[in-house]
Amino acid sequence: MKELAKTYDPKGMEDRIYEKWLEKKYFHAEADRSRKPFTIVIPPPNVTGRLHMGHALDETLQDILIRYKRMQGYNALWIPGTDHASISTEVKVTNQLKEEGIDKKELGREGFLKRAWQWKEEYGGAIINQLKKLGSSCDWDRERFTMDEGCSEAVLEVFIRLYEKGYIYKGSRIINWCPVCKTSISDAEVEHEEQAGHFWHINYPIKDSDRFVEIATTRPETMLGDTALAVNPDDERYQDIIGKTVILPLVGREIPVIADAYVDKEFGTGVVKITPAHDPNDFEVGRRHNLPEINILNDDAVINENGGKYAGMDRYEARKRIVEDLKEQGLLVKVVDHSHNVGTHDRCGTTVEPLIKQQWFVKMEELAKPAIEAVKNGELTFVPERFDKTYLHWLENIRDWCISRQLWWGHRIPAYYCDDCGELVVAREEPSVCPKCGGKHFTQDPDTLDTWFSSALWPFSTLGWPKQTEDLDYFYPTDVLVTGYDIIFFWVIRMVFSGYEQTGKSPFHHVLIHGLVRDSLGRKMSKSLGNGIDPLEIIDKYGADALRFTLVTGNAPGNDMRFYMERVEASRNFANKVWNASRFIMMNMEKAEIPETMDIGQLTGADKWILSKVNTLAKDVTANMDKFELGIAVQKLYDFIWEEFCDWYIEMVKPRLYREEDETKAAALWTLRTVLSRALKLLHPYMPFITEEIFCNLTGEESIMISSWPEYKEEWDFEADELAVERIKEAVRGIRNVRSEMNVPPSRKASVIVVSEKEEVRSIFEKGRIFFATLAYAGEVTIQADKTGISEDAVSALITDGAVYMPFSDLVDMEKELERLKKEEERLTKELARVNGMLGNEKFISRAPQGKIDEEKEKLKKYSRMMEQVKERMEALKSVGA
RNA sequence: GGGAUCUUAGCUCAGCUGGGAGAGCAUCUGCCUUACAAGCAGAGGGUCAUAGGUUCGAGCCCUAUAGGUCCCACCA
Repeated sequence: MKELAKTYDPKGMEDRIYEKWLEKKYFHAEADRSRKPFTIVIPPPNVTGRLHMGHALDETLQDILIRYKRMQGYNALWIPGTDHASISTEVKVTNQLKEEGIDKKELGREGFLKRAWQWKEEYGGAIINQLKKLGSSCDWDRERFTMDEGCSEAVLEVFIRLYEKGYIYKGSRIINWCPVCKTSISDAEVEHEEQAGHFWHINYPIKDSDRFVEIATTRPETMLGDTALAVNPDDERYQDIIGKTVILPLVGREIPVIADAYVDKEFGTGVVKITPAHDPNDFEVGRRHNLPEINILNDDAVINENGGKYAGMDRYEARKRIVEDLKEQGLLVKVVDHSHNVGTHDRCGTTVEPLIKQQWFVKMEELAKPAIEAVKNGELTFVPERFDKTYLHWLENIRDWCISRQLWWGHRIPAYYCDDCGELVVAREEPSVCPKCGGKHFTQDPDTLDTWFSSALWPFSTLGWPKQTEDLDYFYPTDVLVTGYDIIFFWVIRMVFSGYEQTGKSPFHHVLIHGLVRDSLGRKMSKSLGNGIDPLEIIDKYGADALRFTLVTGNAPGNDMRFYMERVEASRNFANKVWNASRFIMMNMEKAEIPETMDIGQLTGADKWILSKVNTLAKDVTANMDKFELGIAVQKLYDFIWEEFCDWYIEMVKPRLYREEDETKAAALWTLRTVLSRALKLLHPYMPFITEEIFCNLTGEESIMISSWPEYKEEWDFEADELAVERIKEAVRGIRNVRSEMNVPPSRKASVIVVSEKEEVRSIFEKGRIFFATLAYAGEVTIQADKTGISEDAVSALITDGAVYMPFSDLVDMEKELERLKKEEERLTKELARVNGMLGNEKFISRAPQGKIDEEKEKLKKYSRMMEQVKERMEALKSVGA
């Protein structure tokens, strides 16, 4: 056994321990039929990313679960890796090129990809090293990347399979277009935000008439693409104009007035301009009525040649000019303030433009069905349960998934077009002959796939799929997926339906959802606000253990949390407490021999009490962890270690350690070591480093990581001893309270007289008399059955079945003591009223469970006795003249 | 428009299947007691948002109301 350093200092220690774990290959897992697997795949952080608090929370939760299961004997595998993050990376590399004065387009696709890979090799994956700082016990030998060979093969395979099944199709449909990133994005990537805008009311002249139709729009520039006006077929106001033709102002195009139920009579003017090429609703209306689709925008949201004189203007510039021109022509009726939802790109914040483009889509209806069923029949559960609803609602209203992106960095779509006849061929590799015309030359589709297409396959692609590997067979499906509620739509749902479609199984059994880590004011941590807290800085200053502890304490699954320094400090203080208690124990162990095994009969009541407590703790913590109640489990550990173990047990045991000759010293040391070692194990998943450092020094064992999880032992259940110690604690608290209230300094030892009529109670105090000296600065301790010899003006503390008396009369203000007793009387009066109320209620007696009734009857007896005591003391004091 | 969630001590939050309100921080009072002042001991502080209901019994279950947060949704 080695000695612990004098002060707890995580710096240096954590890195040293992590190195050891890596060397020993504790994180590595191999398929092994003789053991049960427990698998987690990491939500792969973006290769471009840097560790933030959200990751720190996510990884901490996973590491806790993995370490817990590993100690329980499971073959625990945690697969790490990173995501290629198509847009983020493409933007990063493009910017890097720009700084060098290189234009992406000039460089060309191949050149760009070469640079991108270079960038990835050089800077990408920095986040992986940062994860290690947290203590993450990932199997680094299995680190994966969504664009590595295996994952790419999985992507290719899934694409082909879905295409062959008819689930992937190419079509010209309206999609969300980001004019800055110049790519399509999926519905999930559009963030709606409320913006203050205007309603422009515009008059459209009816052809061959002097009448006008008034419409209202929030995006006047889109009128350049109008191909109809629409009214509700039941709208009486507009029956006469249905079928008429109006002249599109500024453009002069003749467009029809149509009737469509989509139009809401109540909203706006009841007439809607229809722009099929630039609005999803209008697109639908347009297709229903065979309207022309006129695209007026270039890819950068500049008006194109279809915009006549406005061509070449940016969309907002065009809006301004159009409004001015309308005003000039007297067609602008009015402008009304109006706030409305605007779709923005979640990556860059740009307002998206709905555009009609040729894109690739995944047909969702059939794929969604098993994913819906999985949650409904309980094959897949969310923790907390309420996220079922979020999940189901999204899936039940799902629309086809636009998977093509106009980017270079990503998995290229395996579609080839014949250079001669344009025939489309989807194949694993470039075809040699065109099946239609026999042409020999092909051009591959330039688009890549949505990043989430590959992450959707992550739980099985990382295990070797599409090959039927031993790993896949053994570790899949994974057990639990840990992630934030913000990516349920992006990722969780897509993994689930992909899992069912490709492997016939849900990719995991449970989804543990956590919330966001916010700043101390409750704001989201963000780059623009500059309020982010760097986990690495926290680790550097307080240690990873303190950070991890902070992130799981006082938080329930799915709830956001606030992060502030006081909480980290409290966690660090706890680590310090554990450190010092251990140091104390080990210092004392040096001085004496401790037997390896201990006969229970040699233990004192206090030993059995703490043993019983740590035993129950193991049971409770295990139960909480199995239910993913990590916050509750860690709170119990904190309370046990700090209060029960340090503040009570260690204090109780000190006299036995300090005495040269004490026949129970060995028992005390054995108990200290046993309880500490069990508590460390239970704490290990939460604070891996400090527990490892102490455990190895304490036990001489190789590592706590590979030690076994404490199990509840029937034979360590000492109910009687627990009760006895609770009695002693009650008396000690009573004495301390009196001393403190009466301002009796610790230096003043006072004799203590414990009075109880009950023989078994006296026996408890007989055995525990030593505790009064150390825990309550008592002098001589007397235990007796009645009040013989106790002076009338002694101060008292009430305990169950008795009282403790201290002759402090010389120090104590009797008025004050009387006040104290009055307060006590008040409290007891209230308690008695409550208990009597319950027991006097016939319905309570007839309907409440017997156990509860007996419990209340016991309380009635206890409080009545206490009340008698209080009254007696008050009388006594009065008689002395207080 | 639909849905979720929150409202508990001065602050930040726990509170498992309904059975006498908890923690951390902050505040106040004593303590340098030989593991720890990043500590020890003690204390104060809550009509558990409001109003009903179910129940012998509600912070917890149900309904409504108020306020906050978030998600979804094609109201131009």
